[in-house]
Amino acid sequence: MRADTVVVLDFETTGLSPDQGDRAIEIGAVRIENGQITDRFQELINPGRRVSEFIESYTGITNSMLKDAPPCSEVMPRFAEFIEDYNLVAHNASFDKRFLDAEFNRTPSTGYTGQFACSLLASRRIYQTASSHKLGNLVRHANIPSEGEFHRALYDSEMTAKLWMAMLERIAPLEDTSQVPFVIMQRLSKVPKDKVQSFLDEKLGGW
DNA sequence: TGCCAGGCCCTCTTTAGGGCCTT
Repeated sequence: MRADTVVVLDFETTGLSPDQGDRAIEIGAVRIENGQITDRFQELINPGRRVSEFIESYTGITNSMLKDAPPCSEVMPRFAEFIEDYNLVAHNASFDKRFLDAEFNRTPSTGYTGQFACSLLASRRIYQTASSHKLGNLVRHANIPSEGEFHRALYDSEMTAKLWMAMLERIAPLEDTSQVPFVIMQRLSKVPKDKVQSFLDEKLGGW
């Protein structure tokens, strides 16, 4: 089996739906190679309009910070270079995928070929007793040290990456968590909760 | 005019509704 390098990413945005006109205002991402974070990406993006007071308060990203930030036409090509053709992970990946697709669609000659896996869906199988599956709560549940501020893109992507590695460690039958193929995590996210153990027994040979 | 996200997942389900998660 090969070591699975993945890019864990997180968007801060003006709202919940690119279909309703919402835009990305920050991208954060880290690369995981052989169970270690080996590279980082963080850029603000000027969304072309003011963000709401709610978003300023929620993310700490203010209109004055975004005023001189580069537009997506400058940031997305750099982000495409960062993610290359690696597979991608995000917490509630359907959200980040919609914004990634929308911002790439605005930028000609950019895109990605990797597949997405979702740490939220995986965590609902692996940490079935967690009181909630919000990122911050899962980080505490898994005893992952955290000292930064959630709701910033790079910090959330780093915490998601550490959660991802903790989940790999939880299910890996061997010490080398890179033995857990990306596709197994993708499939695990769709397995009925009461079938998780038998799925892992079959695919990985037990906990 | 009035609406306004989308997908997963559970249940008092499947001819549906509502909570969870992301900003």
